[in-house]
Amino acid sequence: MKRSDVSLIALRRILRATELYGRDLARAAGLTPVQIRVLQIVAETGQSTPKAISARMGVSQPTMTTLIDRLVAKGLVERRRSEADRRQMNIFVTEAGREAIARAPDPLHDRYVAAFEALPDWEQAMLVAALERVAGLLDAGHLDVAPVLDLGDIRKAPPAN
Amino acid sequence: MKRSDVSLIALRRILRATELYGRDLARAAGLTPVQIRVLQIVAETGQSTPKAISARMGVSQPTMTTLIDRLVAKGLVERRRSEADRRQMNIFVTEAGREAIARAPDPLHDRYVAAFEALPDWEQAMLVAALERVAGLLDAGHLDVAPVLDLGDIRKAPPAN
DNA sequence: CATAAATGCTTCGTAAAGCGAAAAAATGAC
DNA sequence: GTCATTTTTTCGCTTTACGAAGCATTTATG
Repeated sequence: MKRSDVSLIALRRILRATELYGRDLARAAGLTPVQIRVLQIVAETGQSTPKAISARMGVSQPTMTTLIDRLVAKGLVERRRSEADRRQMNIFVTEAGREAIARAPDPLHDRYVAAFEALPDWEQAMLVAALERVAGLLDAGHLDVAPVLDLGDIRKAPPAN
Repeated sequence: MKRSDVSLIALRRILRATELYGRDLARAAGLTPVQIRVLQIVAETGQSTPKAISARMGVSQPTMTTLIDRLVAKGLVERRRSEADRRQMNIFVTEAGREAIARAPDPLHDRYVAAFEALPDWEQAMLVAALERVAGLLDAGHLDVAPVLDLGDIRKAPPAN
């Protein structure tokens, strides 16, 4: 078997493990995986806009509206019209939202970090190098599909987010 | 920043790239990402059962029934009652199903494999070892996948930088 | 043999997630 | 002032997902 195939199988195991585990965790927290992700993205900077979040998650704006609707209904985020540009909505995490995030830890975080930090130093270094390499390979492939950040954009304006 | 955090960020880049790219590809092929996955699982061995597929995908049986319904409606798979145990349904890929798979390449496969195989030999070995290691860390809590780690290979890999 | 229990799948009802088309509201350019 | 653009929402639809209940079949138990 080719080594590229072996690496693909390992990659799929990673994808599968995170997906299944994420579903379990979300269920335990009373949220869906998607809701947790939206919440985390907003919480990173404390506020965001529907447009920015949808771009970040690779989802359409109408979809983001409904996702935010649900989080608002649960009292985890709130909408406030932007003062600067009144077309925009600013999304803020509420106190309840912060608590929800704290209760619903990152799907990857707990299990993985504990195991990772138990590894010997040289192995940690190897894993970091390898993961960044693979992420680079995959990101590069994705750029072909959506070459958003080309020179034109760089010339025009500093990237948001 | 801790190395576990750096590795988590890389992992998230990997997850994000595969998710976004998978959605694009599925759309281009006229199938949804989930439908492609079901089809691929069935095609691996040419046949399977709803129970087995649902277990493999981490999804309930009712969900699998509706997924198979859609694939049957599209003529990509067919149901046949098992002779050995008439409670079971066997799912077979049709010729049209095989063609659909051929037209809708694996979200990861094409670009990644090309990039991977262009890497020098030692780096391929390092990536395989690292990915299997990470997959092992993540699946550790999950029952089904055999966490067979070839420690020999890992120790042979040169420590990154 | 008979019947109770377990297994495998489907149906039903409900909810979440996703999209495109188009409406609404504000901005910016002319 | 008017028109094009941007940002978000509304509407209608499909897909994905689950639990509960139901049906047919097989296996276990008396």
